[in-house]
Amino acid sequence: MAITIEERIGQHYGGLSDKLRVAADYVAANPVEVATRSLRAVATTSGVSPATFSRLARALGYDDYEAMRDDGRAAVGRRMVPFSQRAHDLRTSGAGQSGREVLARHAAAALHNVSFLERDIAPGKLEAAVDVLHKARRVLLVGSLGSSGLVDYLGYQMHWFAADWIVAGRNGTALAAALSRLGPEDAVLALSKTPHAKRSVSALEAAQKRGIPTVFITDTYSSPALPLASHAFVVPTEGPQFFSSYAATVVLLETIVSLLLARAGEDAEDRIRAAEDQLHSLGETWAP
Amino acid sequence: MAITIEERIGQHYGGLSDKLRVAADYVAANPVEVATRSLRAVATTSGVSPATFSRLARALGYDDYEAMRDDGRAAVGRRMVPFSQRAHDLRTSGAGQSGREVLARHAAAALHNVSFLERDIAPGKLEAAVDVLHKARRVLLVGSLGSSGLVDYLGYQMHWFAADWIVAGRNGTALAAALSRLGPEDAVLALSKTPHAKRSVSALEAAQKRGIPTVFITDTYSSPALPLASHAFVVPTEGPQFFSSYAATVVLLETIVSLLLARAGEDAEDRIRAAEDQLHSLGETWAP
DNA sequence: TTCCTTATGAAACATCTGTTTCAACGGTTG
DNA sequence: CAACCGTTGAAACAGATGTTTCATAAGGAA
Repeated sequence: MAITIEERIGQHYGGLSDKLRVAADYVAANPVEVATRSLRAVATTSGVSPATFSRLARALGYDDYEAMRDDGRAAVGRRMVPFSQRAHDLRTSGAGQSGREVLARHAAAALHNVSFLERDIAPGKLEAAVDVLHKARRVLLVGSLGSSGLVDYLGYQMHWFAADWIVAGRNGTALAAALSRLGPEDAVLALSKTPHAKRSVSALEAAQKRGIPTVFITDTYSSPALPLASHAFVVPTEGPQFFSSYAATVVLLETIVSLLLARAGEDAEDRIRAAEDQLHSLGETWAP
Repeated sequence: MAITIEERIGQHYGGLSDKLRVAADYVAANPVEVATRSLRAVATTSGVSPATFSRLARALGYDDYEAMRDDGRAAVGRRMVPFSQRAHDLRTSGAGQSGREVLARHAAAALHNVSFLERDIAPGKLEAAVDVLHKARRVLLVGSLGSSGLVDYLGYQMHWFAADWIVAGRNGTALAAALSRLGPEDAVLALSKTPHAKRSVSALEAAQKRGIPTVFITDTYSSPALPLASHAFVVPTEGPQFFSSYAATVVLLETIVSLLLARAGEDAEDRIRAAEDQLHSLGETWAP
């Protein structure tokens, strides 16, 4: 089974010395350079001594620097066939079942979906939705079934700099209670994909009745909740998979987080860093 | 104005001598060879003398053989990163803050990451990891902090056709207990991104000690847990956002689900449909 | 035929490449 | 404090690289 240089670097990164890491980082970032240029040329442009690169190859388990370069060559050769062509071949030539083929199909579908997402969202639409979320006193996140995990992810991202984002996860009992505590100065963000959980639909219904602004993200124009939402986004999710793909949805969610972060003010990022340091000092995370 | 080697060959082909044509044909057919290997190596494998290749470069209007190789390098580099240019432009061309601009940047970054993911996974690597997961009696899913939601999502997808996938979510106490119940016939799938939760790292450590096969997905080569895992994937996550992007990770996870679904047998999809019907008949979902 | 031109590879050449040695440095341990 | 260890780059080294020279061969013209 073939192993790429990047993987070798990953396997050995922990045991590398300072300079070897610098060299390894350069190799990981510039694989084509390594495959095509000479050791000394790479050494010069990266600012590390030639000897270090020679040592790096051995530290990564290669016999030689040349052996490492051979791996790079193989990767470059694989890359030479343009990705889009392979994706096209795979889509038209039927179903290869090797891991790389399936991966290529998924990747192609994701690229397709993300491109469409980017193209099909009208100007100003995102701002309007983000405005609602930004001004809201509290934001309730609703997602069931497959959407539950993503809503959780969104809630995690937001909790770093916005205190009042509440995740109403898969567990349904809390939802009604949480909704009853919200008013027009709050907001609801719901995520629902096929198959649509009734719970999410009724949450939107309830929100509308109580005058709570809603942002709704779904995958079909025929979703029953679409007319109920104040701000609705339809994200393409078609894919080769049996289930629908969430990649484009993640992009949209992360974009929303980005926009909210920008509105949160200049020092929001500082506050996040502080919170991260706090997390680290509690021994929860591992520092590189 | 760049001219490729192929074009130069076309322009000069008529004026070339016999051997020079043989050499030119070889160069046109194997541009990667020329870009990556030495003149003498190319000469040997093509059966033409080294001197001829040196002369060919000049006959095509290059100063040098090295100048010709530089053109080859440029071509390889260009083809290698189809999306990255656009992504790079968007990322570096300064910070438009309108919703569409931010979305475009995120989309570009996601496209970039997905392309790299597709490219940098070695053949056979996915299969090996999926094999482990498929054969496992039980699979424990580990993810903390930002990865918790995605792990949850994966667990949800899998529960439709694989009974024994257990999610060890953000809550840490259950993790140790769950791990202690696993053995070499089981598997652990862990997801960890910067900042890396210590809990995930130690889960992998524990799994390794107990001989449990592990699949590990992370975002940095420097992750401390990388050497501990039996099957490790490094997914690119760079993005315009303060936080790292999970879009490419979602693609990888969905691909894994796809491959597992394929191995689950032909009737797995039928069983899922039946389960969905069941869910619907319980009044949980809304049918379009 | 002889003379001249062109094409070609072997070999010689200076240069460059990757490796290894070695001395210097910084940190740790006794 | 000294002794020791791992890390690092400069320099030395053998071998490889790209170019050029040169001898040979093949053809064309006189």
